[in-house]
Amino acid sequence: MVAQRFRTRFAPSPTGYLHVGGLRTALYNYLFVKKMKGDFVLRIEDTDRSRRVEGAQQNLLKTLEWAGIVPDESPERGGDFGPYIQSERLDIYKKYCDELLEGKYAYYCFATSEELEENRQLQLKQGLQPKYNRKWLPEEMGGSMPSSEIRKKMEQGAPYVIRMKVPDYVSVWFEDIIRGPVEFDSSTIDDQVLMKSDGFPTYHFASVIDDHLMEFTHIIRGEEWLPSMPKHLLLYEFFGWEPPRFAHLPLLLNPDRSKLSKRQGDVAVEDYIQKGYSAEAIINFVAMLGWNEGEGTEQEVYSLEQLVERFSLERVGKAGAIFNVDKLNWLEKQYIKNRSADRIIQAIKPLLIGELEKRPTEMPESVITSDSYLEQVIDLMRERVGFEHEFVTFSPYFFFDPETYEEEGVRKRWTADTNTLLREFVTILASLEVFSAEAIELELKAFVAPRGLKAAALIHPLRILCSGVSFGPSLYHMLEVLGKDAVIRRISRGIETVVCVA
RNA sequence: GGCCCCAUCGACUAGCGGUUAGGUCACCACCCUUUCAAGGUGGCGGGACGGGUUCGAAUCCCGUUGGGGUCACCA
Repeated sequence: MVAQRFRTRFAPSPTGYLHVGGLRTALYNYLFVKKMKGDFVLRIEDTDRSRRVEGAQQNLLKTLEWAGIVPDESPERGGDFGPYIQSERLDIYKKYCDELLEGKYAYYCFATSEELEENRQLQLKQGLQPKYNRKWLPEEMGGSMPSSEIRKKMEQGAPYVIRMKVPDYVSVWFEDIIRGPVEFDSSTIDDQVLMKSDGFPTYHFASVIDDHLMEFTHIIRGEEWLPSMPKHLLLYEFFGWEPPRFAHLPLLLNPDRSKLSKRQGDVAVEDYIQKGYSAEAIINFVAMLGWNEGEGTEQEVYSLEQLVERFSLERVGKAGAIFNVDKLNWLEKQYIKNRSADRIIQAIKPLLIGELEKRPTEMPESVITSDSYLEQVIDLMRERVGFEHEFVTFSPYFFFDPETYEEEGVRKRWTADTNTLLREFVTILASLEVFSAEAIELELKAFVAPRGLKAAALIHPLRILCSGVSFGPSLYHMLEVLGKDAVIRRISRGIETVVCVA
């Protein structure tokens, strides 16, 4: 037997943003199939015309690719199994639907939605399970509707849907890769609509047809699809097709353990991108929600490549996982810590330039936008920021003179002598030929010692005057990076502004 | 409610019959330290419950409870 080529798909409907749960589903599909050197396919499920959102498809693809999950076949890339948009495959569904009709596995149903609703209410009132009452099941299929009646409706051009006829009292069984054997009884299954009255297929029908025709070997999808498995399996049986293997992923949960949804925080990948999370961190994080390497491995940080190498469906857990932002934040920091300065510079320079356009600075722009200056800032701030954009926003004093001084810091660090001391010390700084961290530290200590003061007496005020705030990187290094001119300017100006209140 | 899935620290999880139940995040303390981080050390904290099976169960089986999903001409 020839080894078959593994193929998986991610099949979202273009109704807007990419859900983080969707991203994880896509990722697992991708990891699984890439490890097996197979094909990852993007298919668009746009069989609900009313929910279609303009631009959603492009957005989905863009976000997926941002995350590094690049499909081998997709609507824009094409492939041997196209079209990859369901609305362009209507004739295919029609053909297979006719086949089902022919084989008496499906039937026309002329019930109106009002009728169905009425029926549903009635069943509910009687304490029964709401289920289609099979009013339109033809006589020759074991129902009560005479074919003459059906023909009449047809001739009138009445709108109809096509339903599958679920056989009574059969048990449907399959082996889920993640969950093991799962069994259903057909009596609990409704006669699912296959073709809607607008001529479009339902998800259930279209996905089975496409999954077969596109030759997917593994269907990896969210657990919310588990209850519709019997319908799908029955369809494979009707057609005489061998079903692919299935893996139903545990759900991503809100903090209250309900299915992850809007209203309880951000669910769109785009939201996280906008907040500044990197693709590496998001992918890493989402991969670990439900999967781990096991066998005593304690690794937490994985690259996409490593995930591809190590992933396996067998090690996906069964229980839902809460999307915990704390851990995501920690991961983001890990990535920032290890990211090359070059890459960070590339990312933040445009942000900085944008800031500079909004606000004038007394710093020499050519200096503060230079790679060498930014690299120094990155060196000092890398372990202090949570997002890349914070290299610009978290410590604006690298780019702008402070306009205000943190009140609490001043209150805490100023004494009656502070301004006098600073006035003296600034002249020393001004005389410095080499404005280096080492030199500054040396001078400061030499200045402070004979006066019986601690270095802190000057360190804190200097920081506040030069940065506006009481926290930040090593003072000496910060001053060196800011440069002699800026430091002297800031101190001199600060002394005028900050008056000791003690 | 019917059907289906699930169940180890607050969160993510390791464990696949014998472990002082391990790690990460968060939290707390201490150390380092000019501050803030980062880092280091330690701490807090867990197998829902009840029955079996077994010499021995977090681990296997059954039940209970709890949580979730799903019951559309939406996916």
